[in-house]
Amino acid sequence: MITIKDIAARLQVSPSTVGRALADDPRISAAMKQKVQEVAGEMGYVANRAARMMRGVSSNLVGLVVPDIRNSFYSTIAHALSKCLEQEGYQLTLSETDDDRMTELRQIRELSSANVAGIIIVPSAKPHAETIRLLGMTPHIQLLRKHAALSDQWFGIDDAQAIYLPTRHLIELGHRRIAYIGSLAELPTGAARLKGFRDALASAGGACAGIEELGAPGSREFAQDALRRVLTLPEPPTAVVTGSVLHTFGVLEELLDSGVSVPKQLSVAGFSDEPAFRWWGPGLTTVALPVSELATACGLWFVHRMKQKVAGNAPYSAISPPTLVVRGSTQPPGASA
Amino acid sequence: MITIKDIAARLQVSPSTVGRALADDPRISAAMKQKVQEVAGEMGYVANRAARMMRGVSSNLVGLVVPDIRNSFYSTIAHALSKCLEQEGYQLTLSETDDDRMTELRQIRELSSANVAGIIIVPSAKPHAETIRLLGMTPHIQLLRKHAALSDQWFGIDDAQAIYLPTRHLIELGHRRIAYIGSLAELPTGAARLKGFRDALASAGGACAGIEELGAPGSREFAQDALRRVLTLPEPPTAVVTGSVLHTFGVLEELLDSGVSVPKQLSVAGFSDEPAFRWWGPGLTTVALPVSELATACGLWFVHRMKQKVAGNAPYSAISPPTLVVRGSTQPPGASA
DNA sequence: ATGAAAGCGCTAACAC
DNA sequence: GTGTTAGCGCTTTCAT
Repeated sequence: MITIKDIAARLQVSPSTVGRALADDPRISAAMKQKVQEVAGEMGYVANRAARMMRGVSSNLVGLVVPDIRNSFYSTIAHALSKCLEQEGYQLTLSETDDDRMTELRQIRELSSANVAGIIIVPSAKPHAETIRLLGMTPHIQLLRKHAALSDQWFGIDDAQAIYLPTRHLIELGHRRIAYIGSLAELPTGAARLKGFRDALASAGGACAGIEELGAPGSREFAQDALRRVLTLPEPPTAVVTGSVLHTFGVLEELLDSGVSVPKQLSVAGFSDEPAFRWWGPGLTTVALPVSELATACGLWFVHRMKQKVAGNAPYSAISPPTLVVRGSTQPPGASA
Repeated sequence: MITIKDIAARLQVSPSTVGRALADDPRISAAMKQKVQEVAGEMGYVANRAARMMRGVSSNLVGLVVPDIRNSFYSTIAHALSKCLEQEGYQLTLSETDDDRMTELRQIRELSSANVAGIIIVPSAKPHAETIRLLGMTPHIQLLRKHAALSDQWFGIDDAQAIYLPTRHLIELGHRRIAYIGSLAELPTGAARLKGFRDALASAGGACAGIEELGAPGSREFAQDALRRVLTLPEPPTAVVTGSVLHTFGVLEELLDSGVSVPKQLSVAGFSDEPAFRWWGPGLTTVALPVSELATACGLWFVHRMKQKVAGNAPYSAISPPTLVVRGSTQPPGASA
């Protein structure tokens, strides 16, 4: 392995001169820098990160902490961030939490000890106190979910709107009994989505009844069960809105299995716009979320923040708006479609 | 930050004793180890990786190098590996190549200089010579694709079989003109899949004509165009087999857009089993690939290999078998289904 | 404008 | 069984 010393020996100068030249120190003559650059390139010098880190410089590692990378939401984010950060010489590391606070803590511990440059995290519902403490010592940005005790830097979507839009759409179509199958309110996103649902109902001035089924956002089974429950109610809803990607998958599966006719018997609105949603039955009406753009914005901001020497702790929030994509799965109640 | 010295000072012993106790060195008394463990835990000691790495120990980073994490194939792999490696204290880093050899080279350079413990890679078609050289210096395992110049350790699926099965299935249904829309033969997987297609045709003893359309495995557009071309042939095929996940997506989209009736006008068999394939039209006949199992096996092997002090370079290949999942999209030609 | 030297936290060879 | 010491490659005073 070529070290700074080797270059120094070759150029008959001291290691510190080479170090400074490489660091573009203003005290070094342009001529010297030139020569050092040349020889370094020629000899194939690669800086030893470990040694740098020992001197307090943080690594080029950026930790991405998400519930489950198989969720297209998060793989989209990973892709966009990876692209963004790679250009600036950062390396993305992947940690999955399963939405479990203890797993989350372990991962954060791991990242702290690896001296990561920063962490981009989709926090769990109730991060452990130690998690909060550790994150407090590391530059971090929250994605999608926003926990009050963590960084004031956050990139998310307008979750309330993401549910308000489809619910409102159904109300306008004339539905008066609407079910919402979505995430627990203990998650900040869950709470906002639920609020979106309730606000939309309220906008109908009490004319419209809501049925709420809340469960873990990662559980497809919960959504299947919930739909079954809701459909066997004495007065079943005429429409259902889902509040997470996996809940949408669960509901779609269950509808196929149970042979409910959509939109004739039931209108359905989904969450997030997977390519396959176009195919489902008559096409699934859904809210499209600018996840990729959001992640890119987050990545750019992260890089920007890292570049300024001073601690860039200024609060910053970016809220991306969802858009409604209307397809065949929503119709006026009892329409003969 | 708590260091080994702090613990030593507190216990009135030398730093090396503490270091050895922490490393479970046989020369240290059990009593001492006990005390050190205790105090370390109490003081919240976290080993400084940078310092360790400076002493030549490789990092706990494992590089995962894939074309695109948004592909469910690769996110499934990332998930399984992450689970496996995390338990052993490894941290997974994510690098995307876009199937571009220069990007791949950059990523591998990055990983080498980060002193990763190992690399798990889905290599591009023709890795750069430098990529091969660098990988030669790092423990690595090939996943899915196998390049001859790289490690002899490889975990993949039986690609030939993955296309043979659906093609044979179509032949048995009575199809005599079958199109294959799949990956370029320059990729090892592409070549194997194409072979599977041809072998299946050959098994029909010349009774069956094949139409081949080969393109980049990551290009949905290619598949859409290819399907369009194939369907406007003077003698269009009565069935189509796809040879990559994204090609399948492309074909399915195009079929919806063009209003071709499946399986009446055309039978279709897909690649890999995405949840949404169940929903597509009459349900998509497809080959299920044990990707998650494969990745887990790879992860276990990696850990095993890292554990033995000696260079574990013994060649090892594991080939996982695909299985055919028959749904409504394949029927005898001209069936009134 | 450049050099010398100390030291980051840890490990390992060498004492005792 | 435990202590001493040197040194990994780099940055960073402090000299010159």
